[in-house]
Amino acid sequence: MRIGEVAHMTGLQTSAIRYYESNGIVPEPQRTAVGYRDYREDDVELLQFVRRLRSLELPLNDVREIVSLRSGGQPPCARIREAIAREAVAIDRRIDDLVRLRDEIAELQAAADQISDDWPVSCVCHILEPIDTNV
Amino acid sequence: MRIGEVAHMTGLQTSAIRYYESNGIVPEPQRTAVGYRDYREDDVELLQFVRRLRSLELPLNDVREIVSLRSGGQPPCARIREAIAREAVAIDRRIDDLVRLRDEIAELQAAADQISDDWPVSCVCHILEPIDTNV
DNA sequence: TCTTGACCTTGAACCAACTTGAAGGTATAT
DNA sequence: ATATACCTTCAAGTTGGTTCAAGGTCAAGA
Repeated sequence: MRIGEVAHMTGLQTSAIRYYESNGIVPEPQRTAVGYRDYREDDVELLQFVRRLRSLELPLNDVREIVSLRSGGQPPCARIREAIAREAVAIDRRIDDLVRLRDEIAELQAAADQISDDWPVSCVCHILEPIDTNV
Repeated sequence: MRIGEVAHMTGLQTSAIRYYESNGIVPEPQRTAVGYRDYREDDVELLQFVRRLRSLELPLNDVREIVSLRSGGQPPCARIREAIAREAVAIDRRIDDLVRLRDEIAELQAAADQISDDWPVSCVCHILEPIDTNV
């Protein structure tokens, strides 16, 4: 299977796949006679796994570690559980932040809708300055 | 007021403040006799404004434009309204994504809690592979 | 057979938005 | 006098890739 098809199957871009390879996240695949990368099922699964880990926003360093534990036959359950727990907390916090931001933006929109363009000079301030951000 | 205090007041890092200055986001402040940056109220307010715009995740290019409109006395209401509307949509989408991710992670945690460390070899897969991510 | 277009290769350069480091100057308290 | 906590500049590093240049390969159609 060539890299384009793998990209299609995994939802990764070809450049990202090559990047992962060059950074030791995934091993080098086999090559065809003319030098094209030639992926097998396993490789695709590993790349899907990587994509899943990245979708948890784990940094690539952590992904590399987890992947190498995995291919070493060592189940990184503890490590993954840990990462998952950390990630859950971080995501909760980010959701809170975003919801708060969303509310602020709704207020901004309401305020902006009431302000016509011939409002006194520094309407930027009037719209954006009352909001205190804690993101 | 020196840069450290401004950093403290705005929640920005000193390096970020200097970065904004060197990239023309904010004007150069005055200097003390020995060359320390010397900020006044106005400068601090502008930096807080920038921080607020950045907290909306507006790219610095947009921030620069808006700031320059503002200091030019032109109220960038339309532009800000536009940015705000775009931002609202983007944030809604991100919140959805994160909530979905959060649910997946909760499932992962539940699954992981049931799996002891002496589970068969590739428990990574058992924990993470059933999940299909669409982030 | 030739050529067109879609794929593949590499290495290097580029991106945002900063942070970090090196090498030094300044302020202040003990 | 010295420790330490600031400040300065400029350059380089970071993260997670993407984009570009300059090619090689392959299948289909005229």
